[in-house]
Amino acid sequence: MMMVRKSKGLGERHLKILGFIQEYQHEYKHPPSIREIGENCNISSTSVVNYYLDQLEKNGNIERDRKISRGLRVIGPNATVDTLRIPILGPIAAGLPLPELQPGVNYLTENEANAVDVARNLLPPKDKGTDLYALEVKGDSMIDAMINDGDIVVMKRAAEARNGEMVAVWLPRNNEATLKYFFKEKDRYRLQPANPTMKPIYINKDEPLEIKGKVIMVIRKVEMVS
Amino acid sequence: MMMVRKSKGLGERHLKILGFIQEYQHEYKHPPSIREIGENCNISSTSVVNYYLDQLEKNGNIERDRKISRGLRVIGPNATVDTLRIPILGPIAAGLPLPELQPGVNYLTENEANAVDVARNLLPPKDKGTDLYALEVKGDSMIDAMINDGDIVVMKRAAEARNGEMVAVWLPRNNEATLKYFFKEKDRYRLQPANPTMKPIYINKDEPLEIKGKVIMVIRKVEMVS
DNA sequence: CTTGACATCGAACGCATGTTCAGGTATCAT
DNA sequence: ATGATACCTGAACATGCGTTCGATGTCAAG
Repeated sequence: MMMVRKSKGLGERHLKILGFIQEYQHEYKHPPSIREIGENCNISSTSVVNYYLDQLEKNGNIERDRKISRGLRVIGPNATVDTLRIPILGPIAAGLPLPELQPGVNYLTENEANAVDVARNLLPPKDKGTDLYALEVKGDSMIDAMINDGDIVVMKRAAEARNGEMVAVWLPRNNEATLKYFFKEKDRYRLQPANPTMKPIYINKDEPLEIKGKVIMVIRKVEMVS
Repeated sequence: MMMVRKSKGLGERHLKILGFIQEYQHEYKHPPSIREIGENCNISSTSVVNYYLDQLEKNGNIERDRKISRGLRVIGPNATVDTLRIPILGPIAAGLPLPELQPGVNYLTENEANAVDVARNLLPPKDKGTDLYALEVKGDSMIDAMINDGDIVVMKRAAEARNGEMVAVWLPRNNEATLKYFFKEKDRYRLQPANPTMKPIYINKDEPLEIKGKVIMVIRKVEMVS
């Protein structure tokens, strides 16, 4: 009996194979072999698997590296994407000192709890992915930067900044940490809140001002009641 | 001559191998074979590669599936992570109708420009990853939800919500879209802005109220001046 | 009924690839 | 000197795994 071809020219066997490849990749972190696909999709012959794999390739659902063991990958919503695991160094709050990236320390050799995985294509294209770290916002003190309690801010270590960049700074004058847009003016620095209704802070150039890093991303996980 | 062991018991050759595996995975989307590692790290014998791979495994830098071709993966900051490609359906602004996920439409068959890749471990653990879509915020109208112009909000399609969840709603009364925390009270709905200094909106239960989805994440890319 | 496209099977072929082993060469402490 | 340890070599071996091919079965069109 002929198989029924569903949407996009894919039959149920195509879909089963496609699904299995994804599951397998999820579980073993590497693609399955032709024989493994066959066993799990009730296909007794490797040539039949190859047959379907060819079709899936023509159809644009997978890519294959011929002659290479397990050289296949699915294309689409669940495709493998380069990610960066960025360590969460600690909390950021108005009164607390800012955690910093210590050179020479190997963050995250094992643990994945204190980190965020971010797709590389979400970062600025020219960014190399180095000197990145993240902070977890505690309290409402960053609310003028449109950043809430619990938000994760992704930072890039930097001691200087250009006009218009959002920076994390330590203000010895007030003894507090803050996130502001940075502008260098004639004889002073202007620290502008993200919220346009709020007024900037001015720091004279002879006053101390410690730039700890640039904010490159903010991630907010909104709770879902379960 | 003895190799110099650097930090964590890793010599330069270990690091070279580790780096090569990452690069290779980056480029070909599957792990390299032992022989490929050897060729690219100037190691003439497969047994030596195996020798180093064993050490890297003992050291916790990689994992191996013995007997399986290309069955190795690095553990650490650049490890492969499950991601979800979420389509960006369109803009969200006060005056515009809310874009919605149309059932049966295959989003993202090819393009990756109109999507965000999000690590699965950033989503709520119980979420299956279905019915997700994203909207790009236009304008300052969501500022009371602590959401800025240009932010990406990740949504889950839903027609109902539980108390305390942030929802995207269309308010026929005002003819506008908005993002608010949702609370059902005796005879009315309370739509609470995220910003605690702002007042809620009350909607009587007999008034129309269209819940389009729940907000599960907000992503803000902060511009970097280059 | 014949033909041909499609789906399937089983087996054989051969290169790709992980594994193992018997030995080498340094460097260093005893 | 003498091991001990770490590093390296080359080759052989066994099997994992993609590829290919002839044969069979099914169904729709001619």
